[in-house]
Amino acid sequence: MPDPETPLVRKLACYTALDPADRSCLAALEGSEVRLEPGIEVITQGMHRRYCYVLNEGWAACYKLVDDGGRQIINFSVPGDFLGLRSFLLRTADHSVVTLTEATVSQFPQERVLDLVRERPNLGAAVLWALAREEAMVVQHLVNVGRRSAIERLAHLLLELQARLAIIGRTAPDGFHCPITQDELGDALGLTAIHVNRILRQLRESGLATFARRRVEIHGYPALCDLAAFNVSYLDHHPQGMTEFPDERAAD
Amino acid sequence: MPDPETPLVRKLACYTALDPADRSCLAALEGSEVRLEPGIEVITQGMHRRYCYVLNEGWAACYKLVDDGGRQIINFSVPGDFLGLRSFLLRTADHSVVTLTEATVSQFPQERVLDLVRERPNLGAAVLWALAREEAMVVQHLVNVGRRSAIERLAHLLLELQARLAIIGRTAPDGFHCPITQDELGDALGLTAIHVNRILRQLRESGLATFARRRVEIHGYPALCDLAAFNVSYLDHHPQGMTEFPDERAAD
DNA sequence: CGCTGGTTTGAAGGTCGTCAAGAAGGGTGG
DNA sequence: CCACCCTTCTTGACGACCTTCAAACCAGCG
Repeated sequence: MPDPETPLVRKLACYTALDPADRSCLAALEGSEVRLEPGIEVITQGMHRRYCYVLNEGWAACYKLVDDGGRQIINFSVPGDFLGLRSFLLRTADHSVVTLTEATVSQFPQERVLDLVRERPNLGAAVLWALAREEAMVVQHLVNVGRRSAIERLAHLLLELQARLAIIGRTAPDGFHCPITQDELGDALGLTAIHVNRILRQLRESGLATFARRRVEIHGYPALCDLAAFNVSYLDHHPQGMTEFPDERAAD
Repeated sequence: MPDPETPLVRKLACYTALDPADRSCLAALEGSEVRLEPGIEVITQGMHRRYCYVLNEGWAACYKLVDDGGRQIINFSVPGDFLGLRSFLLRTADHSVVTLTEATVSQFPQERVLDLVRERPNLGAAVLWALAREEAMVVQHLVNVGRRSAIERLAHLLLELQARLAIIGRTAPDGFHCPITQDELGDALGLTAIHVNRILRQLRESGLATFARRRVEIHGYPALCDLAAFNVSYLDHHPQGMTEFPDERAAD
């Protein structure tokens, strides 16, 4: 087939092969797209809700506000990511989600997730895998914020975004588009924007990576991985790499 | 009925009413208990695995090691908690789990989770709810570590443990048993044990709470909640509070 | 009674936050 | 095309929170 694959399909294909019925089932989920401006709150902390979303295009941020006016960004969402899936079984959303750029999203009733597990076990498992992977990212962020220096956190985030964008085909050999402000970076890394700026300069001056004009460029990939102690395995890409599942994609 | 309820049953009852068939189904999961010494690694980061566990008795910690020898504790596990559920769909465990005390656990194949969703939707949803709730805790920990001061983090953790133990009936009016060392507290809060000690003294001297001899005592509950900006809603207890589910526990 | 792991305390230093102010970039309207 | 605005970025000085290092102290346990 050519490449009418959506980012979501490309991502889930990292977990398991999707048959045509699975694909049309996903196409139904992603069916009715809505276009959103930047800064639109898709999900609001504390509200009850009935829908989950797929982010088809654009960037979003999942965050929690803290009483003193600050916020902690839990994760950035890129095309192919679900919005609101993480807590679809809680009665009220424990977080908010806001678009960072113009974006298109598809809405679906959250019960569909459990239906999927019942009716199309393979696809349902793939969706829950996406959920588990997202949670693994949150855990990794907690480790970074709790136990690593500012430069390590920042380098790690850039490498994570690189890896996530790569599987949906949104990276170039020399870097990728990244419409995140330093303020947002700070809120994600548990730092102030000012300190993020200082650390970005350090990265630039050490020749490892640059982040300017909404574009990240990674110059010394191995050295950056080393600095960040980055190990992709938590993202659970590449099923073919697992010796435990030798035949998983044999029919590819 | 009297009180042969396991901690897991008590916890899940916070989400939905469980019928006798659900209960016997859970009893089957919790069937074959194993007794473990403190310091036993139940799950090891990076390993492939086929089983999840229920912690029936005792305490455990879920953590990730960092290269420099330190570790970040993701969450503490108390009776009624699942171990390894969080990443059961990932090919390798993204974290380790270790017992902090003598403990009893039950083992079950991780596929059982998806079976449950298919065969007993109500119970399956309850298990996934427990998963979502656990993830909400991780998110909250990230917020605390990223955006709150040491004393706020510590107070928040004590209040979270209090709330979690309360629903399984493991609290006394004046406090609760808590076999966590200051070292472990530090690893959970992104602090050093030394600083944890200083903050514990602050809490003690302000008359809000004490933590000594493996026992937490909360003296000024409202003031402590205020200090920690603690809001239980992320734990999603008390279904009866939701207007959206008015009849959920009517038959109680 | 001495060992071991955990706790407590002090002093000094580093990372990062706060405050303040200026420069650059992107969009809008004249 | 330029002036203007607003957001974002950039840089410096100073201080606070937390870490590191070092050393007692305590409690449980053999």
